[in-house]
Amino acid sequence: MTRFRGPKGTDDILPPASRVWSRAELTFIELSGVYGYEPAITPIFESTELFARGVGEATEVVDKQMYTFADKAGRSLTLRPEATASVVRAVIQAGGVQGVMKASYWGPMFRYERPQAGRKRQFYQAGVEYLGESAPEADVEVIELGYRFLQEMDVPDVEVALNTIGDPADREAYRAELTAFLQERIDLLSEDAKARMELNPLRVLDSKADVEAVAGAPVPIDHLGPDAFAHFEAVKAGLDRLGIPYRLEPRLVRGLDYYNRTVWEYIPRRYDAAQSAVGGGGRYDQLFELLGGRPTPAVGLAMGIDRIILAMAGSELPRILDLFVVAAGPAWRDEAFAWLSRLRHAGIRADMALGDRSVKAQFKAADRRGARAVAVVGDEWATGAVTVKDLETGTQQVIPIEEITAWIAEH
RNA sequence: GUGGCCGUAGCUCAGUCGGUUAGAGCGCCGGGUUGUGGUCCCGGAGGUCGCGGGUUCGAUUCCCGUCGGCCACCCCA
Repeated sequence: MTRFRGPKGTDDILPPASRVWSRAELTFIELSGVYGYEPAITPIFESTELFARGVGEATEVVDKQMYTFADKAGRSLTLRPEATASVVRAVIQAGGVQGVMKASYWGPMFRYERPQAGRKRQFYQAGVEYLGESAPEADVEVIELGYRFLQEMDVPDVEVALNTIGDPADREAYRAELTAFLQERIDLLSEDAKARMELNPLRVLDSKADVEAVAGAPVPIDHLGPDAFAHFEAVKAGLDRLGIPYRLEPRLVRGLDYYNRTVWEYIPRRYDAAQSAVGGGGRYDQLFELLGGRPTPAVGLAMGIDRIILAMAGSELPRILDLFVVAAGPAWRDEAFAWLSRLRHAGIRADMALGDRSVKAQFKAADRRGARAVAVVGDEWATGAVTVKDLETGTQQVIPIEEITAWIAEH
């Protein structure tokens, strides 16, 4: 009998480790709410064609990393590799954006890759999409939101790598120039890069195998039209005003085809792994039209939760229980359990060890379960009191039962 | 998808130049008399040595395959 294990490239997140994930989710929902975003909940699978068109046939993601399957009616469906195409599809389907829409999401994404730490076949992203707004302040706001999320998650030394890849018309002229440059040095290029030249020459720029060959290559930021140029200047000025540090990275191009103008990534300096980016985003003003909607400017970001948790400054797991109830002996168990129920009704996060266990064992359980305090139900119960102990300071006292809520608030 | 490293208790690992009862630390459970954790002391439970096949009198140890993890490339969050 072979035991079951989770599919390759998937992670199980169990208590108590899941506390960190809860924290990430709550933090993101809270923070994006502060910025005016509300959840958009879309299917976890979509028609394969949506991603092929939206994300781009020429991208690695679509080319070889999709979890594609046929349903019973023979439709080709794909587990979403990212969320933006879905959100945009859903908004178009609902009639398009009236004014602006600010949407957030959280959930699993799927990419068929060779797994590594921080690179799973099922991984989690949280993101926002600012739809219907072309002003550069939208880019600034979204960049700031991601940056603050990383700060609140205690990811140290985050650098924002920033670039602009211009508008489609800018890119067409630039692309010809880049291709000419690459043709001249074709002998120096890796096989990968040669293949890519045809499909998507921009991506040769950030190929690690070709850093020397492309050292003097022309770069998109030097080939901007006046509008894209002004937009990028405004984005930089806005980031400066908000005090968001960034580093210009002229070779940063992103792997999803829908981006234009501003693109960026968040890179924690102290987390040196190949999977270094913990989040990224960009503007995608053409995606609505590409998917059959009205022209709608938009900018968004996605944060890689798995990687953020790997990059977090190691910290102890938070204590999750306000109070742990201890029965001083078997005779007190019924009383203690009934009181536990009342505490929970009052909204106190409380628990106790069930079964017949020594006081010592119950205290140990309280500590292990992450309780901040213990209340002992015993002889003092007859006078309407319990003994409470703060497990972090070790101090202990006898208090009237009805003061328990106030006592917890103080500790 | 390419190349490489690895797979022994819940976790981190030691070990067996192929041989008879496979170890440590941490964790877990219990105890150190009367109602007290995180420190200390004592005791206990817990292992198909990832899985399958081959070589062999005999394999956890050698070989092959497979599954899984990790690293680099690639890709991206």
